[in-house]
Amino acid sequence: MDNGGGGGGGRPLSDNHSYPSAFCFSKPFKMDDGGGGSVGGGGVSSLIPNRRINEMDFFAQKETAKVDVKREATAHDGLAQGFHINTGLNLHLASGGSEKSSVDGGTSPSNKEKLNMSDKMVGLRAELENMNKENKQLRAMLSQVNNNYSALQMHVVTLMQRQHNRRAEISPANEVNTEGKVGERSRNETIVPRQFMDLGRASMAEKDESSPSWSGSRSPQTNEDASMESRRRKTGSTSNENKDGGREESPDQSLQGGLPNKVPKFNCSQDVEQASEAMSMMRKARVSVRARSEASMISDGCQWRKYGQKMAKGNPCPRAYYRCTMATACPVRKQVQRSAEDRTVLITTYEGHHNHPLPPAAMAMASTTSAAATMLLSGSMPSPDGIMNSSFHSRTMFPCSPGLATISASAPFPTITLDLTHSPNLLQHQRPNAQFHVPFQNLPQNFAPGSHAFNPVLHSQSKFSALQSSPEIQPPQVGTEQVLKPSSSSSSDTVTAATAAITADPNFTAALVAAITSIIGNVHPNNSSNSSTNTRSSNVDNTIGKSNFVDN
DNA sequence: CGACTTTGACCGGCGC
DNA sequence: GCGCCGGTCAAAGTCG
Repeated sequence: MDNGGGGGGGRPLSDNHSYPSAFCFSKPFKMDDGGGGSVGGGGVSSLIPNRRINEMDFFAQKETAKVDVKREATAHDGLAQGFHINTGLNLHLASGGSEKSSVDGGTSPSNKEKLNMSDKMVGLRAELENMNKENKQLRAMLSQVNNNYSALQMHVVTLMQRQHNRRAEISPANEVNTEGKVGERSRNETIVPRQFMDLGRASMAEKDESSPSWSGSRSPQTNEDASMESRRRKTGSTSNENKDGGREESPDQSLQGGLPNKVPKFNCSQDVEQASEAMSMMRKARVSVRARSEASMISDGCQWRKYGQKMAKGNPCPRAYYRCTMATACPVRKQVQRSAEDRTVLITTYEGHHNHPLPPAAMAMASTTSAAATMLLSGSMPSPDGIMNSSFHSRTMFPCSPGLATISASAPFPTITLDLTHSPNLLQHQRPNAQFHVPFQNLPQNFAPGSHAFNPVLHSQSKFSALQSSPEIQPPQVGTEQVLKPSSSSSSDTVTAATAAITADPNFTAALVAAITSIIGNVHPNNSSNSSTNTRSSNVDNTIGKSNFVDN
């Protein structure tokens, strides 16, 4: 196949839009290892509240310092002495000298006033100095917290990997897996932590990606990939598809020409295979957005090209297939289909990660989908009791949104669904600062639960067994599902904590809310054609969509 | 004329 | 093995 050839072109842009690695893991680390650092070793997410506390402390110090200044200044005849006590810096010397000279030379009756003035100045300087100190301290603390965070992240990842390896050694055959994908799953587990560790790279690799997964021998899970590859091989497509396949080439090259540079940590072929599996899974992760819209497609800031349309079984509305055209090799695709039950609901399913810079409008959605996908896949982490392994026909609820946020499972691809149809207010609110109104009601600390404007229901066809479940959730679209119960073992607690951390991570929620906001703005009929990047396609799609909507 | 959509055909996976 | 189904391709058509 010619894929091996050139097109592969580097993907220099890669996932610039990917969320920072710090994006996950914040909370559990803080909770578990809070000790580190004066700020409590919290993750990034915990910085703000902690910092506030510290700021208050500092201000308290500052206040006392100010009082001292005044007291000193008024208590002593000589001004200079007051200076010494409070600032302890050279700054006061120059100004103090001038003041002193003026005072000394001044024989005016308003001597007292001048004294007071100088006292005030002294106080202000002292305050300024304290603020500077405070600033430095805060910076130091911030860097320390960051360091602690990174260290903890690494530590947890290492532990996870170790734990999994141990389990794999002890009872590889005991792993519960109704899908008969034991090996595959375990491989995934091994990899997932890396995604936690470096989402940016993970997602980039995914693009690049899906890399090794496209190579020769793979687990059954990569069947789709194989089929796609074979299809492309057959068609011998050269342009887009090939570049699209470009992401496939690099992997092949990587494998054939030695270990890929991007996976230096994997020393043996098995590791490479594991990586490929993880990447494959990552690529397959889908994020579905349900929103009410009369338009045929929500404007998410990206440019899409329709490459197919099919009548899906069980739904009178056709399903349209779109490919991102903002970059030639962008692997991102999406499916748009109206809900069979409620045709005002538009279901948009995203797959893959953009490999190019995105406009802000698109960034929100891309970040959200990528984050959701990452979070989704992160749920496939190892669990000692094996509950997580049975995954694919399970559905659980997001702990962050009781009664609304759910995770469901079924289907060949892990899919997370953001259901915006349950929050009618969404369509009416377009608040730029929405990220401060956290959609989830149950988020422990970092969120203000006051706003109920956003209640995205997260369905997930995934391995999120560690999350809490709830029977009150409406059944997902696909298949029949059962509610999973959270695993109770200590190790799974770790997993649960990690997963909860992700869902509770303000970065994720912020991205989510940003995307939702974006969606809202675009979903609204009046805004359906607002996207500058979606010029022609949206118009056409609107027409098509309306006709579809009417016809169907 | 280029970009994009439409649409029938094709392919592989999967269940029976 | 066969047929269904989801997903993709690519030639033809459409539009600005």
